Amino acid sequence: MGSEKSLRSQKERTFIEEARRAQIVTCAIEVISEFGYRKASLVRIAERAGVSKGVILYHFTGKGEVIETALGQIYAALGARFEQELADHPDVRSTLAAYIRALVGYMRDNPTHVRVIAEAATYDGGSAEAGDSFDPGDAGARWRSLADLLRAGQAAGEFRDFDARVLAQAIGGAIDAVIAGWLEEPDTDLTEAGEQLVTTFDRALVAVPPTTDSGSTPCQ
Amino acid sequence: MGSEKSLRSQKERTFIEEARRAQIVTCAIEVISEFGYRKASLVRIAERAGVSKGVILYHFTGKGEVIETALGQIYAALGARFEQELADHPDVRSTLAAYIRALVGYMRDNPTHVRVIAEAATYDGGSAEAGDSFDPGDAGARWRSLADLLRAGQAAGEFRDFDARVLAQAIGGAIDAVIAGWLEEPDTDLTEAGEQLVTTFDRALVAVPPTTDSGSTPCQ
Amino acid sequence: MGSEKSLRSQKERTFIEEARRAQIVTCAIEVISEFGYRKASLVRIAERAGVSKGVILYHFTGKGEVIETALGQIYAALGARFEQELADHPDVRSTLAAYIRALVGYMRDNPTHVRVIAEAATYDGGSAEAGDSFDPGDAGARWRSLADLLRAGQAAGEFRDFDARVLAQAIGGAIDAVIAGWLEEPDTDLTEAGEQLVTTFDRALVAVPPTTDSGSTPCQ
Amino acid sequence: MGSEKSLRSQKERTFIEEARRAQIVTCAIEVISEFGYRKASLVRIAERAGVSKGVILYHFTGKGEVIETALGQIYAALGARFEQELADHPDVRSTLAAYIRALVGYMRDNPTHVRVIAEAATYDGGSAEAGDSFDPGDAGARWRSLADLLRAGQAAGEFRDFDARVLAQAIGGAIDAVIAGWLEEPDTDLTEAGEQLVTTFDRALVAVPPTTDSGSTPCQ
DNA sequence: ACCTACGGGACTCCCCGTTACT
DNA sequence: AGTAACGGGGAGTCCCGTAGGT
Repeated sequence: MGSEKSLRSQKERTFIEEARRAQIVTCAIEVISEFGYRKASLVRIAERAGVSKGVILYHFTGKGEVIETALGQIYAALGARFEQELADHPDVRSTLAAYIRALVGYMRDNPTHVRVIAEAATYDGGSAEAGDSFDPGDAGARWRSLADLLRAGQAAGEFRDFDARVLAQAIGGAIDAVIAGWLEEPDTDLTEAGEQLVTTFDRALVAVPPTTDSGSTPCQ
Repeated sequence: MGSEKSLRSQKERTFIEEARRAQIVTCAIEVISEFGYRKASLVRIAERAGVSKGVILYHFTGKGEVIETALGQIYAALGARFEQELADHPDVRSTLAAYIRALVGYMRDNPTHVRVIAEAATYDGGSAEAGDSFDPGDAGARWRSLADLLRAGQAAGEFRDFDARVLAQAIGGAIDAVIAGWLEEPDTDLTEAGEQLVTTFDRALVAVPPTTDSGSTPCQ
Repeated sequence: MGSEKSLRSQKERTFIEEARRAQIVTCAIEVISEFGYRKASLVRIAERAGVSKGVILYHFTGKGEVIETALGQIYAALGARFEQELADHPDVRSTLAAYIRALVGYMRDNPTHVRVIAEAATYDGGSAEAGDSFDPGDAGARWRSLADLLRAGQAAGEFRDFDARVLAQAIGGAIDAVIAGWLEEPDTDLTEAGEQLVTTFDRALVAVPPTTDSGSTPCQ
Repeated sequence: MGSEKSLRSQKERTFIEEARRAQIVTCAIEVISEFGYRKASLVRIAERAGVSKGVILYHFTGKGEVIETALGQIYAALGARFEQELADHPDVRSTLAAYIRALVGYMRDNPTHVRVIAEAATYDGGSAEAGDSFDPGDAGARWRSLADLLRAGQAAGEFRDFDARVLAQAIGGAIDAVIAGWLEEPDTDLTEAGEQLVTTFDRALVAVPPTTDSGSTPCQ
């Protein structure tokens, strides 16, 4: 009864609506980046956007959708960057290097996204029955594609034998930690730190220890 | 009047007071572990302890001190374990392996502490003017001792040249991520995953690529 | 400029405007009937009408006018039915029976109007300063015509002596309650229940107890 | 998990808590009586009670419990009055008269309770999933005891044949309407109006039409 | 004539920290 | 030492009415 109208979601959004949604999501990311999820209230986001609190709830069904949209946008942008930078690599080894460089580079270019991603895992939403909660997405999915890449490297004989799932988690966590460290001391050279990671995991994963040309970082 | 109390001196706590503090802190850790920081309210912690909420605020100045104390206790226990397990190793290489094993082992033995540590980084407290906020401690301090260890290994010629700070962050982050993954899928073998990390970082850091006895995991 | 509009004159409404008003009022009645006054928001009414919320506020000054108009329409329809069914009765006694039958019949034929009327008495509007409030009309007016009828019966010697105002309220309340009971259990026979009311109040009001043909329900 | 503590409800309330609950409930009744359910917000009730809004939510789980408790208290008081005044009547006929007199008398003595009862039926609560809702109780239960009384009268041969359920609704509705009319014009004599109802329904229900001594109101 | 977009207000609920009492 | 009671503030949600643009 009356539910035939509630299906109007995802249908052709107005131009200005899309703009407002983008603006609100951007402001939400900024606020979360500055204050963290805990203090990222609707009023603060609205203040940042220079609009009323009601505007947010006009364009979104609730706080949950705002955050979900923000996360989705970030992941989409990140995925696009991956798709762009991970193509056309001769071997898995250099693809892994590109993966690390892409992730580090994205965070360097979008520092406000870092904290949002970092806290997304721990954020629990307000309560299950209230509307604050949001679905943080399948956290495991984040490293799944990386694990697939690692397994491909193993199949190709480039990588030694290891548990791809564990190594994917480890590589991801290592990158995250380095980025987090950079956030706390922004004067450090994140790009150089990324190269350290590239070298580290190249050494850690390649099948045969490089004999003659040892230590050669995989060129891009 | 009573100015000796206003100094908030840590000395001279009653025996029973110390017991209460320990009990409350333990319950706080449990509650945070189960519900996360967001839903870890004072009433919930008090309920878990079987006491009234006022008891907590009698023994602690506020919620912040409870969490700070909890974190301090966890880090103290972790440090004690390190001190115990990192002693008497012939070389830095095996000390690093012991470090990883100790950290993984601690989390395996104290799974309730994991989430507390994980969320401690992101937690921002409730509000600046209220007393909910707490100092999450110098997050950098966590990896400083590890960085020192790595530098010692470099000085001894065991490890290759790299940025010890970055690698310390990376190793720490990798361990955290693997532990977090284990929390989400508790059926996986955390100990085996720890060994994967040991092998990985041993390969990644040792100065000369192992020639004859390659791949030998450093014995404990 | 445009002062002839500011008089809010009821005259000269466009044809299409009148159609829109009727449609909106009908939808408002439906929504109130389904969800009650509390949840009968403008958006819900607009959704039901398949239009935007702004349309309602374009044709009406506010929510209050919508509900007032709805009530007015219902009372008008009810009055028309009375006028039709109460005419040409030989005595007041049968007119009262017709009154009860008309009221019961109207509600049976327009069940959506029932709840609107029922809640209209209690509904207080949203807030005094906002425009949600509406004048539920002179509630006393509802039974005034019935009281007049009763007094006419007394003057004609058909009815015994009683307080016509009180009895009018009682009869009206009794009918309302029976209808409300039917709403909760729609399987019951409302027409039969109406006959029960006719018999009851005929017995209760007639001047002399019918001697020969006692108990005869007044024929229509 | 942790639910073993939540069973602490209904357990030995403090004296002062019981007093506060009573005070809050009384104020809630007053506010509802004055402003209606719609405008009976927690802040208004708290203001009336001279306390903070948090106090209400300390003693009650939510607005729903406040209103439920208020209704329960009113019905309990009403039931007590019935129990007191309906005892020791020789026949059902006089018991019915006492019923009407008791209900009318209660409302005369507790005019603030009238609107609360009246609106309780229509009040829908805020929403089913939000916490505003409350259980208005079995509305049908209100007239069930009266229907039983009527049936007893039929079984005893005192009352004529009719549908007891319908008549119970009618009598209840008639009383309500008369009381509501009195609320709008408080100068009228409610007690006298009650007597009119007594006479009316006595005439309407008694089995044999009074022949010689017609019109004799059933003595108390 | 119609609609999108928006502002502001109200309401319920939750939580922290203080106070008075025991 | 401990608790009950209370105050204040904040968050998320909903809704009404208006302004500006078709």
